[in-house]
Amino acid sequence: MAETQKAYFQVIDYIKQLAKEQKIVFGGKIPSERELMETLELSRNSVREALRSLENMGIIESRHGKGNFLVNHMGRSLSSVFSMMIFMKQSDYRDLNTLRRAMETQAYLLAVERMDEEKKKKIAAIIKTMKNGSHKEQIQADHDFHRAIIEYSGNQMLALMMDALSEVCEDEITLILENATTEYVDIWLEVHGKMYECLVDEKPEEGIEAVMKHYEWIDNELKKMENGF
Amino acid sequence: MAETQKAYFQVIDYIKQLAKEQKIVFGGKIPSERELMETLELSRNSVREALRSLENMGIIESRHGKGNFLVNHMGRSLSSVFSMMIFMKQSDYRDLNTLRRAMETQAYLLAVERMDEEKKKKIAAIIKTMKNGSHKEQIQADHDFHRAIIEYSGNQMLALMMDALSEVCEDEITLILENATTEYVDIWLEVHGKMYECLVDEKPEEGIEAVMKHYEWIDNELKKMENGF
DNA sequence: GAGTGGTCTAGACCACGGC
DNA sequence: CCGTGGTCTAGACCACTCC
Repeated sequence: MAETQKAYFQVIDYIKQLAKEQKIVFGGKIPSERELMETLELSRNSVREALRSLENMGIIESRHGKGNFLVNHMGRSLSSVFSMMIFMKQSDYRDLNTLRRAMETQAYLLAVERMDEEKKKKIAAIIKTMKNGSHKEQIQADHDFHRAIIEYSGNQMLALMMDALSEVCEDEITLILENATTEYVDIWLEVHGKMYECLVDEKPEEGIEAVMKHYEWIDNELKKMENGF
Repeated sequence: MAETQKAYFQVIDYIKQLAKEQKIVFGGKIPSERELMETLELSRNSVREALRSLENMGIIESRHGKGNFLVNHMGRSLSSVFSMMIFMKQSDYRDLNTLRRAMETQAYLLAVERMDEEKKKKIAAIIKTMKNGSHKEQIQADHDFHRAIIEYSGNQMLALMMDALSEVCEDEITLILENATTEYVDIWLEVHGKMYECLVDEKPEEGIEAVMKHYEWIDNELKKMENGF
């Protein structure tokens, strides 16, 4: 009794094994369903159920007519959990925003530690666009700015999480930015300017304050939207 | 062309619909595979692939001989992503610990805001056990203490994330605590004491410092372990 | 046209849980 | 014993991709 593992775990373990032993690299093709069926002595049914699981975990990707490929899309699988939670009314966008604040605060601290001249230049360019660009360019710059901080944190898991969270609330954020009045655009520019300054001057404490302010602003906007804007 | 959705999305949408309309509640049974097969005019194959996906997302649970049930196990699906990332060497326990620090810092801030007498009493009891209990009880108290903070944050998504992260690194943490020398136990007690005090006195800034110290300690221990303890 | 994923047919047997 | 999930058989056809 006890561990009567479901058959498809064999497939999952087999693929994980191949991946671990580097017999397949990311982007590489895994054996076809018919092959796996013979190799592992399973029906095509069971093989496909296993592949569906792996696809869901973001380990493989099925491409019609081509095959199944080893990929690294675990972020997508995180997004689907978050959007499902919102769908199931277990959480809302403000909860999600709180998580984003937590992530970005941490990322910011790490990014400050890892700053160098090249990174500073890149961020400076983004801030410039944010100040002088068209409204559309500003929104893009906002996205790039936050993405840069996450990237410079050097923590892949944090980046994965943040991307997943951002993906889920992307539409909400865009909506907020598109409808921001000029008064708020000024606040927004100021906050990002501050975040930038403290990043290059390596003054994390003050920078964190700006990050907090940034997310409080979003939180207020979300609150307004909840109340039927 | 374009959106030739895979057949099993019909099943997923159907179940999501039933859940949204509250025709099935959490813990309730969804139609059997044979029923779904007829209702949606699909083969049992496709139905099962869909159910496998839903199971992976933590939406349903299959119970042999009983049926498929609507559940809320999305945290598990998060855990599997994190452990998969570690398996695939995309991240390590220290990255994960950084995420935990980010989560707990945020949770701590929220918990301070939402403190009340009853909660204070509960935490006081945990701290007492931590100080006077056996080593095993202390480890349990540590777990309870952090869980309480997360719970009192009032953010379900944050709790879900934290639980998932903790599940993945539970063994590592337990190992660290079990092997802590008395010298370190003192530091550990002091940090938790400080976190507790600042929680009841509603002094978040100082409390956060203690949280940081707490995670830096874990980080150091993890570093030691990496270097082949 | 060959190979591959996506889906279906029309059954079947086993293992498990509840009555 | 019946209903249910877990698995299998031994095929089949379609749609897609690549050559």
